[in-house]
Amino acid sequence: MKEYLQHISLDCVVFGFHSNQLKVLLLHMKNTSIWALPGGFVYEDESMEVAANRVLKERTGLDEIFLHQFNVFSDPQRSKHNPAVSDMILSGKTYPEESWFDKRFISVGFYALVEFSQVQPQPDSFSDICEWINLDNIGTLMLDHNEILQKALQTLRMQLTFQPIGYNLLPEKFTLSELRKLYETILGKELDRRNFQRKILAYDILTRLEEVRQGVAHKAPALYKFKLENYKRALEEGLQGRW
Amino acid sequence: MKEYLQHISLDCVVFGFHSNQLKVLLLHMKNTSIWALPGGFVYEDESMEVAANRVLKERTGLDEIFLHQFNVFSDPQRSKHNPAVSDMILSGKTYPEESWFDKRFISVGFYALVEFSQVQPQPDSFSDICEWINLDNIGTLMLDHNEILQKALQTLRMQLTFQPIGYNLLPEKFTLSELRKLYETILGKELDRRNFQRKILAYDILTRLEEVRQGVAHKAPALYKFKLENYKRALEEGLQGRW
DNA sequence: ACTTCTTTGTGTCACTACGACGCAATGATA
DNA sequence: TATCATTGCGTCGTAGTGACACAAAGAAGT
Repeated sequence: MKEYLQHISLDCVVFGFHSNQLKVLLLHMKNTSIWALPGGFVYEDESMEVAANRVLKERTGLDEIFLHQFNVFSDPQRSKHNPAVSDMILSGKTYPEESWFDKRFISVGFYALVEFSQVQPQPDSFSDICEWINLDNIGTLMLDHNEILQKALQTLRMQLTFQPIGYNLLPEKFTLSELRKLYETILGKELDRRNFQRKILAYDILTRLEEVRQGVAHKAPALYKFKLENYKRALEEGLQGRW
Repeated sequence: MKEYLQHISLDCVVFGFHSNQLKVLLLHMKNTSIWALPGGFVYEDESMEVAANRVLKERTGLDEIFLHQFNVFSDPQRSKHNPAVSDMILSGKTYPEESWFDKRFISVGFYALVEFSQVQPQPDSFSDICEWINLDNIGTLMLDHNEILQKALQTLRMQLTFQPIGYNLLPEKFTLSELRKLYETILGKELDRRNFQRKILAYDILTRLEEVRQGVAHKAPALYKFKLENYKRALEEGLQGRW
């Protein structure tokens, strides 16, 4: 049996976008009223990235997810009295050492951007529900998971200022309004519709399609998709050079 | 005796600036020709940040250093055949478990910005030399330390595009040319002297002093120091808002 | 003492980017 | 057929930027 590395865990903040709202994938822990971020442990032959991908595949069904580590959470007190640990012990699973879960955990935080409709949420062995929760509807989470979530959001906002976003969060075809709503949701403020269009189009990362969105109220908006080549180049180079 | 957490280490990329050159603090490992980044391990009651501060205090004599974690290095193969491990065993130190060093290490990378002249380099128990090495004069380092260094530099450059820099790298009083040279060195390209002055002064993070730098060739340049209040505000807010 | 020459300090100019806003065209809804 | 929210394409003034000019300072050279 493969063994986990002691002391080390990872937590994932999985962002999705639906109905013009930013959502995060959360787990409801068994026999509690507590919600938590999806997370897991690292096998002895895995890198953190591989472990995070494995965990996310288990929780979402998706592979090859946009995934970045953003911070290490290592407060010595952060994993004391861990409800997940109690639940895990209650669940009867056995582990290499009895005292395995008593140990302190240092957790690497990852954030992921996924296409909402592609995800099939799956709870893990400690949880009975896995589902999307609106960002503005999230209460107190397990352990320091609120702090982890805040830091992930802060990182996402910072990324937004010098890299494009949307390819991993929107369906293949989308309108400029949908893309703008995504930006507005992440930044938490409104953007001028006309200036946004001018600016985003100037980056030359979008292709305007012949089609328009059908079945919506009022004027049918044009559909766009990302110019993947330019999008990836912008990801690498950054959307600006400040000096 | 306090025990270290297994599997976990940290490595520090300590940047200094002197003679218009960016330098990194390196250790020369005993009985080898290998150079390495200063690093260390984490006590059971320490956070990563506290441990990194402790290590840097040991290596530089400095406390309260500008210090940020920037990445976790967790390739399963990264710590195999670790020269530092061999040296540590050779040094005769005893540890809780004999096999402690055979284990795999996941290392958290920190980068630090320090004032060159304040540092008193001190080797650790695995090394016989601790000294500043010019950034463009660094050969092959131990393990994946070249990769860690590159990532630190990349992070530093990115930080430069949306936060001020220099307070931790320059002496209290400095000229605009010295500050500009720092920027040029980090970015690896030349900046227009006049545009740089206009731009950096516009941020209102500098105070021009009455004094001028004495004993230099040609016209004596004015000395500046940072407006710490505004500097710190700029650090928090960022020098820009892109959307 | 005078000239030379490098560096500093300040300014100009054209171009671009950006925020704020106007307005006609579109197309579903009333 | 009229209404009206939304889209798509503009304008205008301001601020920021890159490229460059030029005089003042002051040490070095003659």
